[in-house]
Amino acid sequence: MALRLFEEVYNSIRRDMMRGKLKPGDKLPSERDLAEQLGVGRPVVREALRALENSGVLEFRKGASGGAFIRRGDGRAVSRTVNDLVFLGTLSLDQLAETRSCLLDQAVRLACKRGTNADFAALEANIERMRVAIKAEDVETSIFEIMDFYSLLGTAAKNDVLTVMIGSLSEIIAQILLALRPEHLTDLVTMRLEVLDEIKSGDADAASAAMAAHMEVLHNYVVEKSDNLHALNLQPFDTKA
Amino acid sequence: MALRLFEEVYNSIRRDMMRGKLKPGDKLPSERDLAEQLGVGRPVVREALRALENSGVLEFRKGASGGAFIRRGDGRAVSRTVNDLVFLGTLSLDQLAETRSCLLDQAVRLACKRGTNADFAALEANIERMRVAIKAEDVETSIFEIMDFYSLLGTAAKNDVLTVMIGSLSEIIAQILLALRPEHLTDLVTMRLEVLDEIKSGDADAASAAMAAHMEVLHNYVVEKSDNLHALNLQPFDTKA
DNA sequence: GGAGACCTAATGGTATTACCAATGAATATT
DNA sequence: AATATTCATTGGTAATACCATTAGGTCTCC
Repeated sequence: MALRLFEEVYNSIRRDMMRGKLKPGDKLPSERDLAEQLGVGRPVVREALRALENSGVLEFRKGASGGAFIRRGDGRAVSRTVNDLVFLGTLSLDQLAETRSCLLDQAVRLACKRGTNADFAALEANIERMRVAIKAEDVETSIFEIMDFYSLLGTAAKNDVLTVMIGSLSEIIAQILLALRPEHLTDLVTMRLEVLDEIKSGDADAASAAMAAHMEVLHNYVVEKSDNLHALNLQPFDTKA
Repeated sequence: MALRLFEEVYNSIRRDMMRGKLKPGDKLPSERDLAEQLGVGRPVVREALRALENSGVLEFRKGASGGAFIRRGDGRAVSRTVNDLVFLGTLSLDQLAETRSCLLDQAVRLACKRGTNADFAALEANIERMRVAIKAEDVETSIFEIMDFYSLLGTAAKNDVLTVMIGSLSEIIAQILLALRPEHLTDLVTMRLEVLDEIKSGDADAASAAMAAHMEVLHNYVVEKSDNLHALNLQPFDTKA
């Protein structure tokens, strides 16, 4: 199995990254220089860089002293991939819901143990913003805040891996909600306040139970409404910062 | 924020996928046709297709009646991304270990509930292959079988999302083990047999406890040995089938 | 002397063109 | 009818040119 040229370039850069030769913030040589150094054409280099950008490890800036820079990376590439797997029918929504519940359960439990007052305040502020947005019938903002809650929960749990995973699974829920444009989201506010209260009190089991109840309501709604997944007016989410 | 041309193409194809217009097995028009239809140059189309391939949703075949085909996709793109995030220093190994333990705990519990005799037999056969490989001091095969165990566990748990997530986190452990070339892996056999026994007996709590013990030993070993992550002789894993 | 406008060179973004390599199918040959 | 051959189509790679954007130096004018 002969690798294509651009894959060699791709692997080469990736190897340097894994060895620590390339760190976040570093700048790669220009496409022209790279092409010359490696003895390949510029299109090959571009395809390799494109693949790396798609993985979220590269960022491009135009103009003089622009170029390709190594990023720290975030969970978006993971989200996008999981998203595709769902819409290609490889992963099912209820399995996703089940896994998401499991991760959120863990997040809630860890938040009980590790959450600081600042974390709790952030969660509370988020719920308040959500309440306002829902009342104003601003669906976009509502859903954004709904999803942000999970990130903040991950932050309170002091585990970024957990946060990324939860985010990648929640993104699909968000997209579906965005397409469904649901109207009666006010229940969420009370349910989440309840979860937060239990977390604050430090009772992991109670918080877990509250979260589970929350998840069941939400997932029932989403899963029920989306047998017709492909019929929804879905948009690929942008890759903007 | 003006999107680059290739991003438009990328989003367009992705949107068709999400709407169900493009399903696994479908073939895209040739690069030349696409370029003409969309009124862009062929390099632009190629960069878009490359990004899609990198995400694991496209597959290319050369020659007459070749072209770009929609794939079902699998967890490898997720694994690769998580891998990058770890080596870029965005995600830490112990947080990864913690999350992995959580997911495996859930897998074990679900396997107790849903696992069939066939699943158990497959797990048992896997452990046996692992035992043989370890005895033969075949590190590559040993580690492959060690990782395959997690996949089989996911299968027994009847949750593909869980399987993908576990796989993406385990891949890093596998790479590190591969670089460390550990010698005394025989403990794994007994620990895993114990886990399997508990699963078979259907005692979720006992199985969970056994798995937790297993994880602690393994993660202690891995985390301890890899402060010097970048010093290890790591290789990017191939994208081969 | 300082602050502004301006020019310049370097970079990624895009298009065009050309050719190669692989592949499958139609065609010719036996 | 089976086999070898040719050929058209496709992705893979290269080379080249030009555009748009941008940082940084330079020059001008105050």
